[in-house]
Amino acid sequence: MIKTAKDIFSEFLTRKGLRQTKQREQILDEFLAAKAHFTIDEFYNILKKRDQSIGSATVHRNLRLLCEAGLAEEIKIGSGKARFELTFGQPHHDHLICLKCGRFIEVFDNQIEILQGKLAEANDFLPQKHKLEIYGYCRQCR
Amino acid sequence: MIKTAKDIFSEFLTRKGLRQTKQREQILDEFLAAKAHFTIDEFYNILKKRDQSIGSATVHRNLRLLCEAGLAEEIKIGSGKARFELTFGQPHHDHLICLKCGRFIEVFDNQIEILQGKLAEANDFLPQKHKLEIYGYCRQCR
DNA sequence: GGTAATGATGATAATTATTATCAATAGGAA
DNA sequence: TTCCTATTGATAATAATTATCATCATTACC
Ligand SMILES: [Mn+2]
Ligand SMILES: [Mn+2]
Ligand SMILES: [Zn+2]
Ligand SMILES: [Zn+2]
Repeated sequence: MIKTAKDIFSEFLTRKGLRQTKQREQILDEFLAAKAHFTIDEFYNILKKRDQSIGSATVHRNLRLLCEAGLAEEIKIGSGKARFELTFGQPHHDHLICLKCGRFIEVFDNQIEILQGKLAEANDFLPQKHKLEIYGYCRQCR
Repeated sequence: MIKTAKDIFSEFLTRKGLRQTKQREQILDEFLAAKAHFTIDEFYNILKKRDQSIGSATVHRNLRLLCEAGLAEEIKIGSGKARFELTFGQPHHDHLICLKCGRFIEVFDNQIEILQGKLAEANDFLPQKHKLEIYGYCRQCR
C-alpha cells in the first residue's frame, strides 16, 4: 500500500508526539490543493475563506512543520517573502524566474546536478541541498 | 588609463545628476576595504567607528546605489538579512555555503554556466543573471 | 466514558529588517 | 555668494516573522 501525504504527515505528528488538530488537517488539505510557489499570506487568505477564525501564527507554524515532515520546501526569492511548494512525490527541480511577470518555470538538468556534485567535492564540501535560480524574461515578457 | 571603482562611482553620480557627499566617499572607501558577504549592519558598525554621526538609512540607500552603479551585488541567503559583495573587477562566481559555520566558498564552473544558458534557451527564456548556492558542510565542519 | 495533563491555538506584543517622511543641511551650478 | 534641490539623519512606518500567554482541545490514562 502506497503512502499518501496525509499518511506521512500523520505519522510524522505521532512520531514527534504532536497532536492531530482541525487546523492541521485544514492546512494540509489546502496545501495539497494549492498551486506551487505561494506566499504565506496568499495561503493564509485561502484558509480564511474556509475558517474565518484561523490564526496567521498557526499557518506560519504549520507550514514550517510541513517542511520538517519533508512534504514542503521553502523558497526565498528576491522580495524576501517566503514561498512554499509541495515536494512530496515531486521530483527535484530548479527555477527560471521572470523578472517582469514573476512566473516560475520549473526545470531540471541532470548534467548540471552532476557537475554541482563534482564542484562541491573538489572543494572538500559535503553538499546537502542547493538552489539554482535563473532570473530573466519569459517567452511572454521578453 | 584604467578606471578605478572610484572613477566608476563618480561618473555614475554625475551621469545621474547625483551629488558627491562626504558620506558617499566614506561608504565607498569602506566598501572597497571590507571583506565580502558582509551584512548591512556589520558594515554600518564599521562606518560608525569612522563617523559616529552617519545614519543607517544613508548606508542602506548608498549600498543600493553601489549596486545600481554596478560595483556591488546583493546576496540574499537563508536568514533574510541582505549581504553585499564587491563585483567590480571581480569575475562572476557562485557560492558554497556552510550550514554550520556560515563560511562562503567562492566557486566557478564554466561548464555549469554554459549548461545554464542552454537550459534557459530550451525554455524560451532570456537569462539576465542567476544564483547558484550549494548548502552543506565545509572541510572544517563535516 | 470521564478526566487530568499538556500540546495547540489565536490574539497580541515583540522583534527584525527595511523603507518612507521630513525638516535641516550642504553640494554645486550660475 | 546665492539659490535650488539632493541628501542626510532622526524618526516613524511598514512588512514579515516570531514570542508570549491565557484559553481551548486532544489524547493518554483510569
Ligand atoms: Mn517549483
Ligand atoms: Mn562571493
Ligand atoms: Zn514573464
Ligand atoms: Zn563550515
